[in-house]
Amino acid sequence: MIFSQDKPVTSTDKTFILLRDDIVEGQITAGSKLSETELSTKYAVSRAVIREAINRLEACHIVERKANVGARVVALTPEGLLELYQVRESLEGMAARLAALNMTDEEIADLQLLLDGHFDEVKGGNSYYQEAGDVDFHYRIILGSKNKHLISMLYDGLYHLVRMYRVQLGMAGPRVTTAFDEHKHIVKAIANRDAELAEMLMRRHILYSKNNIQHKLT
Amino acid sequence: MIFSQDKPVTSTDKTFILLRDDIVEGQITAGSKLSETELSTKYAVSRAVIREAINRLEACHIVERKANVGARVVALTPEGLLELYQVRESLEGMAARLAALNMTDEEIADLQLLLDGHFDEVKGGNSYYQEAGDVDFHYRIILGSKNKHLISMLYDGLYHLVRMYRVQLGMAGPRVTTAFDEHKHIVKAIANRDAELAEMLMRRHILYSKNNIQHKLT
DNA sequence: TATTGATATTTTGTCGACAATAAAGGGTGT
DNA sequence: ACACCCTTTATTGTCGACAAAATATCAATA
Repeated sequence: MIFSQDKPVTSTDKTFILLRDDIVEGQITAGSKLSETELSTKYAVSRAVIREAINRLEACHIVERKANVGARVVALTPEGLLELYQVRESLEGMAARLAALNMTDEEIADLQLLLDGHFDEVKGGNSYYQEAGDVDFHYRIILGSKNKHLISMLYDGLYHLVRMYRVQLGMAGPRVTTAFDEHKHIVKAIANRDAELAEMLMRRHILYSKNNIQHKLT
Repeated sequence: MIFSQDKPVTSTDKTFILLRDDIVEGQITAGSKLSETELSTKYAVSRAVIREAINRLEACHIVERKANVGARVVALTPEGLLELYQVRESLEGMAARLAALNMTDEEIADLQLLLDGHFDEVKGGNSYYQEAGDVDFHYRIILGSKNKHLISMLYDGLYHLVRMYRVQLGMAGPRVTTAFDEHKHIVKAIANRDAELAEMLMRRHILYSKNNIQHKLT
């Protein structure tokens, strides 16, 4: 849990989040160069905090840096998306497995409630809440794994990249109703404490999601 | 591929590696505080490069930092080891799966050669080369996955932590001959392009390894 | 005209100093 | 003696300036 869950306190924290969101939401275009002096005037902070923010973005795999040359926002490629979802499948599968073992009964009940709440919105066909709901669902399970590394890697690292692809390639998805069913099955497996099944279902869920996005991309 | 594979060029790179190794090898004790001023005199560089080095160590989960307070080397706990191996199982399992799909025939042949070479040393009972050989083997497969994220997470991140546990808890392991057999089976699965089996065998291999270490730890 | 080499300019890397925050210590009052 | 508050001290966070490296500019030559 390095980055995000604690509220930003220092100036670098805030700048890091601003810069990250500007990149993820496409305000700063993918593949573009990040000039330290330029950014320091834009965000009205010193170059030192910009540097530190860029370093954190590098650790998130959102920018790439070459020594004595500078940093660039990563490019969004089909291969990159594929690799990203391979790692997601692996890590979130393990997260589901561990969640089935480590979540408390109360947490599982809460998760079920969350899903029931989303059910109404799915019927209403509200796409925005559908995506937010999807993210919420995955977060719960990630946190339910109770594994620090897993949480940090997914929460602080991969998810912003995933969102970057979603936003900039215009994936408001449909596939919401089917995804909702998959969510239901995963929760059921977790409630049954069936770690093996929970992992398998989650991996399939992410695999389908990848295929869906990839299909649109080509 | 953020950190290690490119040779260190900048002063920060070198200091980062020095500092990391001092921590991993136990020169700087686990759980201890990292004073920026103190380290800057010790390594004869400015506080700025120490800060940046510490930031990178934080991204590797080797140190933890609190705003306005400072950074501490992580503590080595049984739970931490468990969590680490859970992530390893997940990621290296996926790496083996992808390696079975993406490694070239030549790379697989090389891997087999590597294993044959280790076989002699295993018979000789040289424990140092056994561990180095184990690391080599895992590296090959990780690289064979051809997945940037996977490579970076394992190579730059987790492996130094794994080594930190190994060194500081004195795990020169035996289990070498049995591990060697497991390696052979994994390579066989990869050579057969059986991704499913390769992943499963790798996961078991890491699980056994975890159990072995954990058994010693308690 | 294309290429190579030197020069100039821009950008990153490093440093020391100052500001802000948190921890430590001492004093006072109950 | 104990607790609380204020002062002091030490450590981190932020800044601007300088050094070094890479890139761009331009001139001379083949």
